[in-house]
Amino acid sequence: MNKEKAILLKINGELKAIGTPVAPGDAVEEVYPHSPEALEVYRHSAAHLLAQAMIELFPGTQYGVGPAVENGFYYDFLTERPLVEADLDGIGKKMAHLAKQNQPIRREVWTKAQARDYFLEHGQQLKAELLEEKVAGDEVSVFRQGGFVDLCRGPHLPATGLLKHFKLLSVAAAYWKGDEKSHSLQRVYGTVYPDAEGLAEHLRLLKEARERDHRLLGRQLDLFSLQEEAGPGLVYWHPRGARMRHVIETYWKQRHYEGGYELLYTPHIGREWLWQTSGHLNFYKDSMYAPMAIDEMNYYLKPMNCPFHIMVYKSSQRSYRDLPLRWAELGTVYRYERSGTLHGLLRVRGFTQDDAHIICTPGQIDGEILRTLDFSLDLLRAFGFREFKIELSVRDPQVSGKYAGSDAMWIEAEASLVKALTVRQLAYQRMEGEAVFYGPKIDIKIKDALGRFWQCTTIQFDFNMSERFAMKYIGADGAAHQPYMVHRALLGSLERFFGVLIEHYRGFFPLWLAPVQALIAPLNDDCLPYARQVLERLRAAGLRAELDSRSEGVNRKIRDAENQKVPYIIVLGPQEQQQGNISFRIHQQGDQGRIALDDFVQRLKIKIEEKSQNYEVS
RNA sequence: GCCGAAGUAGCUCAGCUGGUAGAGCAAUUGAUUCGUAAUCAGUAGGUCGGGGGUUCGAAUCCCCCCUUCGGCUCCA
Repeated sequence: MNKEKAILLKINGELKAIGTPVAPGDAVEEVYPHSPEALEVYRHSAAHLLAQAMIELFPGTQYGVGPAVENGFYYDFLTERPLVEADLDGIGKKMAHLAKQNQPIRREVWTKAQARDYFLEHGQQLKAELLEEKVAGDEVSVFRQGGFVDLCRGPHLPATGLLKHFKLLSVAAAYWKGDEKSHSLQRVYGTVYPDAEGLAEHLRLLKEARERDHRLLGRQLDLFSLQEEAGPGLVYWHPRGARMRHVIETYWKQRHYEGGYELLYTPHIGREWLWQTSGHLNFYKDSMYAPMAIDEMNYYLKPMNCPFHIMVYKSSQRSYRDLPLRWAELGTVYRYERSGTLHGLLRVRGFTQDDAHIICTPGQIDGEILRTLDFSLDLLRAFGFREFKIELSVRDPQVSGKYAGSDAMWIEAEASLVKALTVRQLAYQRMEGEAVFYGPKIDIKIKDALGRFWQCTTIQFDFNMSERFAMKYIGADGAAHQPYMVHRALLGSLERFFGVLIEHYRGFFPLWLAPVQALIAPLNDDCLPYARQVLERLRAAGLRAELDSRSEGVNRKIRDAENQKVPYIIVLGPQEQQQGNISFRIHQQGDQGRIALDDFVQRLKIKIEEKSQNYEVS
């Protein structure tokens, strides 16, 4: 027996408001507050409540659109003055006040003319505009609560009184209909849940996300910095971050050699000819930096590595017997990103792609895409990521001029990508208009410990470059043929991936990645010589160890090492020195007792080899 | 780039309506030599993001620029 009262109906599989007329023979189901479908309706109704509060508090405000989104809702307003965070409190209170009145939320059906008159009379030009654009027929549904009427498909909760557990979170600007040239609106974000627990849990996640922020942890753990005087969006890898990058790169190279790739190193700048030929100056110029003149020729800093890899290909004649060629490079590229889009390590102006280009025959393409897909998922799993979201980005058929190549090419390329996803039975979302200028792509997003998704892998199909550069191989028939090419980056960029790793692990990196794996804390200065011996032996064994030789108490050394999130702390005193062993402590777990140093090293090496996700030493 | 907010010591932050800067941590010096999350004391450290203006006087008021943050847009 469900004690909750139904808040919605599901009629023939469609969500409807309570009170919707039911025809005989309809399949009707009641929907309760805690069903997953209800949450979206809560969000949408909360958005309406927000708009209602706004026009009461700020008469003259126009309300634009207010949908439910992934973690809550927002509503866009055209206000007389910009909103500030401090306004949220008052708006929230007004919402609570309106909710308390428990106004019924009623669906009404109006004619389009009636709606147009209503919105224009009430000074709601934005709504009137939406009405003309979105509503095709002559009938339109609106929802009314108290004196507030909104153009809306619905459904909604039966009454505002159900909206008890919400919180307004932030205010920011957004363009009307996403158009930079249009009005700038004030967007208010909030979240809502049917119960207090859901809201509290969501707020806890937000707090945790703030604590995991890689920008904060990057400073605390001294991993990297960005320095405004030296240029925004440019990353400085500090020794500890650089150690981690070295581990990542070394592993990445090893996997690539094992996986049938060869590595390349190519220049950072190239002549105008190169970028003209590749099409970058036609399609990608906005993201490229101004040219530099060298001996009266224009050179551009590279925003992508592909033209260089193609030049290597073209340096000699290729046979079909050479293909496929898989060439990888940790290639550092520079792209102009608009200042407002920069964000820590996740969006920068100079970054290193773990790039590769696979050049193959048309007959090999399906196999190569499949192989790349498998390789990528396997590599990401090694870093501790288990869940993925896959997107297939294709061109927008409505837009021309943004894409290079013929229709036939685009259709064939998409079919190839779909085939690989289908063979592996991977669910994906088709994203129209998201393709790169030279071809469609598969993007893989990884899910982190907080359930957030981050774009890393991109596998991009490309016929265009090979045509533009007149790439050829000699086929079995003795004639020249044009090869196909796949661009791919698996981790994406080392900078972004590093940022994601920091947030995913909250700085508690698995042993194989940890910048400092063990910290030695001698009890007093008399133990220093022994501590130095232990340090040398750990380093000789290939472990990343450090010695805290300050004249501080052991408590202090442990505290500092704990704050630095060092997995193992080795405490050395007269007893260890005498017995020739060590005592160690596992991060956040405390003393584990004494152990022979060789034994400790052996066990750690096993954990490193396994890429273990915990610090337990068995 | 756009809208809003912000920028004070290495870090986190205080400094009311204008009267030329202050704390904690970090650093450093000295003392201390300690058994599993902060030993004590002293010292030093800032053209208050940059430039211009108003004023007898600007961290504080005004203008421009830079950067950061929240979004929009864009993206690895």
